[in-house]
Amino acid sequence: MIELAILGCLKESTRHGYELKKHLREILGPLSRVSFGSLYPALGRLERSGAVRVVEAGGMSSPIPMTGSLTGEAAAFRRARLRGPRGPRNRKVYSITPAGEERLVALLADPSDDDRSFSLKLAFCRWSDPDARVALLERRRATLEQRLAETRRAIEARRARVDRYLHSLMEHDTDSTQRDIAWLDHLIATERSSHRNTRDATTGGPRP
Amino acid sequence: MIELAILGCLKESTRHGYELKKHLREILGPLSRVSFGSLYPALGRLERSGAVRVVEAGGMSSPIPMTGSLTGEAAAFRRARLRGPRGPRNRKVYSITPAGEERLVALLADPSDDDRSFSLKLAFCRWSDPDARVALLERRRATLEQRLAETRRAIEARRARVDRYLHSLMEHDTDSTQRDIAWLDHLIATERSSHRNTRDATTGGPRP
DNA sequence: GGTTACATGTAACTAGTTACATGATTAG
DNA sequence: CTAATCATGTAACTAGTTACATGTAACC
Repeated sequence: MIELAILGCLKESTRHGYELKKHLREILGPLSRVSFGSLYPALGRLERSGAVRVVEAGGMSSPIPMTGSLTGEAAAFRRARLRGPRGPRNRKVYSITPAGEERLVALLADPSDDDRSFSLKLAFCRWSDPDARVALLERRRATLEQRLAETRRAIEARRARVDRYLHSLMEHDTDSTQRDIAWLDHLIATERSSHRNTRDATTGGPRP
Repeated sequence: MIELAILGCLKESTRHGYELKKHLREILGPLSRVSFGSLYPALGRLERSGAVRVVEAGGMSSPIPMTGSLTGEAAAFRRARLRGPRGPRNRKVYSITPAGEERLVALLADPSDDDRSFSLKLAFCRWSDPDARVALLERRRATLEQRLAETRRAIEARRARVDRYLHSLMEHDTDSTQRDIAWLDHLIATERSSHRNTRDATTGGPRP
């Protein structure tokens, strides 16, 4: 899932690792929590698989191939402007590749649907098409509906020896899940109404 | 965290591995999801560390040391009664030990507080004392309050380029977290009012 | 000139998962 | 007799984490 976060973030703009972590934390708040120990290896993997590439590295390589027309001084000035107020120390700036964009769309479409992956997918789902978005929301809805049924079954199964805390937990979980579903329904309706072309082929939703 | 689930479950009654998994699924519903691949190794670890012990094993060892007075036939009959309608094939029935009960209380008291651990702890918190329960709830409350602040900060930080989906996700997260906090407040109040002896030494809660 | 923040990376560990291997017992 | 369920266990893999190691640049 960290690869989804990285690719979704690089799709907006080129960034280096450290910056990526800061930005992810800033935009995703508590639903990200990326550590360097997983970030850098992930960037390495993505680079080796061709999903991202380094466009600027620590003080040496040039982002755009130099045509040889710049003197040493001009090059230094240009580098100084490019790198902003802080300058590149030994950092590697990454950019997403076309292969990476494909991978991003594939990750957004994959059916795994725990709380964390769903949140991440929703956070970056603007990079996939409306149909894929509706599919994502519907899939999540189905997962929650199943969860709801299971929790209710668990509540029913033990009417007798009701533990105070466990019971309250499950009732609260039921409420939360119902609210989540209502929220998803709203998102789905909004999504559907904002693209009146592709009919609801996936699920055959409610007819008005 | 699987050890907490196992110990909490064995505290109620002796059980064998397979039964443990079924029971956990039944009572915890979607908030458990224990697989055999983690259950059996965990039972092994707990046994080696003396937190649980085998009280009855597959067809051979006797739960209570035989005094030698039983004939082969009588022993078989007794075994048949002990094992109920299905009989022990090659199964190992586990029981929690005093050391295991201490470990259970320690696990309930440990400060890690992600969604999953909190749910599990609440599910089994009846095995610890009222003070520990209030401490658990207060700790969770603090975690959620922090999450709330962080999410709000993230929403504020990006007023400008608001992504539809990410924004909705965060607003919904804010609502959910607020409701979770209100629920915790209710639990805390109930817990406090049900034991009027030990005053709120931990946090110095609101004075009436 | 020392502290803080920037920047990248590796190693060991954590807490699980799925898939595999094995076999007993029971219901139809 | 054969399929389903009960029952235990291992091996390989997953997706991260924390702690360590290293070094640069900015700030005061």
